[in-house]
This record gives sequence, structure tokens and C-alpha cells, in this order.
Amino acid sequence: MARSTAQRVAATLRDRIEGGGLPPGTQLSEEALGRDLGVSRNTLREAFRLLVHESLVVHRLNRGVFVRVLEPADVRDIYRMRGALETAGVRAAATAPHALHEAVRGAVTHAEQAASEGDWQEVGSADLRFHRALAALADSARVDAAMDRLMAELRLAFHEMPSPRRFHEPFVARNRSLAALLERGEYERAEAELTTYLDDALRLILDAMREAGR
Amino acid sequence: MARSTAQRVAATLRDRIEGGGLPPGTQLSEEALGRDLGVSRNTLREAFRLLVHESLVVHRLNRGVFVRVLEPADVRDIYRMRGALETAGVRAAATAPHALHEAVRGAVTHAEQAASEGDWQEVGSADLRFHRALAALADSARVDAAMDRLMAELRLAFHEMPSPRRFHEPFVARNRSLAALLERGEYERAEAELTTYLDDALRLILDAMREAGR
DNA sequence: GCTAAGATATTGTTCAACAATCCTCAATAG
DNA sequence: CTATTGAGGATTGTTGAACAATATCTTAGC
Repeated sequence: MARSTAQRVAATLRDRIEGGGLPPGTQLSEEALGRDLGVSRNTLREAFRLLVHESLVVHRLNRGVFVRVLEPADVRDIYRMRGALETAGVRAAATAPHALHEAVRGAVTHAEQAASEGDWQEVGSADLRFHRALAALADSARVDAAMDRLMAELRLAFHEMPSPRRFHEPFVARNRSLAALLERGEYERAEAELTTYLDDALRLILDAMREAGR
Repeated sequence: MARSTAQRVAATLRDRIEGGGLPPGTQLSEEALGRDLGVSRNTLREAFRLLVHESLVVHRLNRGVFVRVLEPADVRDIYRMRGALETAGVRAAATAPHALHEAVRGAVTHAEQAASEGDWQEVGSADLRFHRALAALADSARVDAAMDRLMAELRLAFHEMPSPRRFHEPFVARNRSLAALLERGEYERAEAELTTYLDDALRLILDAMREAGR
């Protein structure tokens, strides 16, 4: 796969951010980072633009770029958008291609398996995959892209979660039952369940953020 | 308002693209445009990144950037995404702040006035504002931003519409009746009407594109 | 007419310099 | 003591030129 230098730099920065090496709020100095990564300031700036597009960093004019800090208001907003996209997926479930339903099922069983092994980090990413698969039922590249950006932003919030287990465990079963509703064609109930599901998850995250001192 | 050079350059390019001065498919040469606009290649590239983010142009590695060409598949995809966002707005209408409902009403009457004056271009933008206002009922900055990007993309497709009047006229009345349903609190019916509305509009655009020879 | 090698043009990337802007912190006025 | 102002320093914004990498076009050979 042909990738430009800027794309490669953006990838390593993305890893550092999601890995916690660059915590939210950190300023990404052009000179220091450029020296560190061995690229010119101009190329680094191109990489910054890519990350801004993913909302992993924010750019303030004449101030530079900073790792995104998620406020409670942001998380609420993200969940509104999630609601829009995932609901769209559920409502399109009746006419969605078989492969997309397959992806939903796969994410559910993957999460269950990871849970039985106690790998809560893996449960977390399987959960994200499940929700991405839900939205993907809408069968739209733009919905998929928007959903991917939301998930990337959410990962920033997960960093502040104290116990991944306490957060993810209750949702494994709910994923299963939501998927079951879909397979049985009970779309109305699936939609209702999805709404309360997202409300509950949002509340958990906001509580965790409040405890973590903000 | 403080804007960087790149932002100003992006704005003029955006105007030229939406005004038809740079038709879809045109390559934006770095050297020629830079000379024309009096900015360096590096700054022009930053402007390009902004436009790529708005999907007004596409960037092909080692090939350059080109004004976006909308395929029928793109238009279909855009309408799926629109459906997701506007439906989300309608479903949140019950709890939306008063000011947001006001915006919906304002866009409807604005379109009606422009129609009575025969200014179909203006009817077109009022129509876009109406739909943006619908999505905005979701009361989410991210939904708003996504909707703005969609509208910008759609404007590219409108360029290929032969008769703005034939396309926009039938929808003025439908906008009014949809808004009326919302005010009466008949959200289910509003949602259903919105769905068929979008289907009809999509069909019209696809027909026009086919006629325009593609 | 087709393929392959070379020439040409364009983009990708780097570098160094200067301009514009923001932040810090001390000095000053009230 | 607080608030304001202003210089100084640090960082980003922008430029222009240069070279490397890649794609496209041209030409030679069959």
C-alpha cells in the first residue's frame, strides 16, 4: 500500500495518542516532534491535518495542535450522533445485505469469547466493532466513515475509565439480545432497546468522568 | 475574524467550485493556482487539505487534487446519510429547544417567499437550509457538522440539474406540510413523510444525472 | 499497431529564513 | 493588592527554492 510520509507520521502519532503515550491536552510541538520523528515541519503539519480530520487533535490558530480533550458535553454530543447512525442501521436492517448481518453476529460472539477469557480490553474493541456493524447495516460508506471517526473519539474517553470490566461486562449480554431482536425481525423493539442501551452507556461514561475529577 | 491564509485560499476555491468556475473533474495544479492566488505551494496544500476534509476535492497520491466528481452511487450514499441525520432530528423534535423549531419554520417561509418571486436559486438554498434545520433538531454539533458537509457535496450535484425550478418547485409545499406535521406533534407521520420525500428527491437527481449523460 | 525505454512534467518532501502571533513576566499605575 | 501594559522570547504561519519520487507523455524498436 502506497502511503505518503505524512500518512505514516499520522499513523505513529495516532498510535501514541490511543496508546496513552500522548495524553489529552498535550501540545504537539512542531519542532520537537519533527526532530523526534525525523520529518520536516511542513510534512508534520500535513500529518496534523489528517489527525485534525479524525478529531484526535485540535488545531488552534497560532497556538498549535493539542491532543483532543473530551468534555462531558462532547461525550453527550457523540452519543447523539451515535444514536442517529446506529438507529439508521437498525431501521435499514430489513433490507441490509447478508454479509452485514454476519458482521453483527461475528462481533457479538467475539465479545462473548473475549469476556469468557477475561480480556476486557478485547471486549471493549469487540463492543466498538459491534456498534460499527450496527451502523454499517445502513449500507452507506459515509455512515461508516462518520462512525469510524466517532469511535476514534470515544477511545479518547475510554482512557479515563477506571475499570474496563465494570464498564464493558454488562453490555456483552445486551449486545447478544439486541442482535437476537434483529435476527427475529423485531426492528421496533430493537430500536427501543438500542436507545435505552446508549442512554445507559452514556450515563456510565459521564459518571466515570465525574469521578475521575472533572 | 482571524483567518489564516490557507483558510482564505480555501474559501475562494470553495466559491469558485460552488460557483461553477471550477467544474467537477478539474485538476487543481499547485503551481498554476499558487501563482494565480499569490500564495506558496505549501500554503496552497494546506488549503487543499481543508477542502479534502469538506469532500469538495479528492486527493490522489502523486497525482494531485481534483474537484470532486459525484457518481450516482455517491448521491445515493449521500441520501442514506441524510436520511439518518434528518430522521434523527425529527425524532428528537419533541425535546428540541424552541429556537431550533423556529429555524425550521423560518426556512419554510423563506423558501415560499423566494418561490413567489420566482428566484429558484434562492429556493434551492432555502431548501437546503430547511433540511439542515431538520437535522439540527437533534441538537448536536457533530450532526450539524456532518450535515453541512453533506450539503456542500450535494451542491456539486445540483450543478448538473438542468432546471432548478422543476427540481425545487414541488418541494416547497412538501416542506410546509412536513413542518406542519412537526408543529402538530405528529412525529411518526413526519418521519414517514420525510422518508418518501427523500426517496423522491433522490430519484429526481439520479434521473437528471442520467439525462445529463453519464 | 503494440510494447518498452527514456524524457518531461507534476507532486512529495525538505530546508532555511522571516513574519505574525501568542504567552510570560516584570514593571507600572491605580 | 489588583489590574493593566509592554517588552522579550518562544512558537506557529508563510514563503521560496531545491531535490526526490512518481506519473504521464514521447519516441524508438519490433
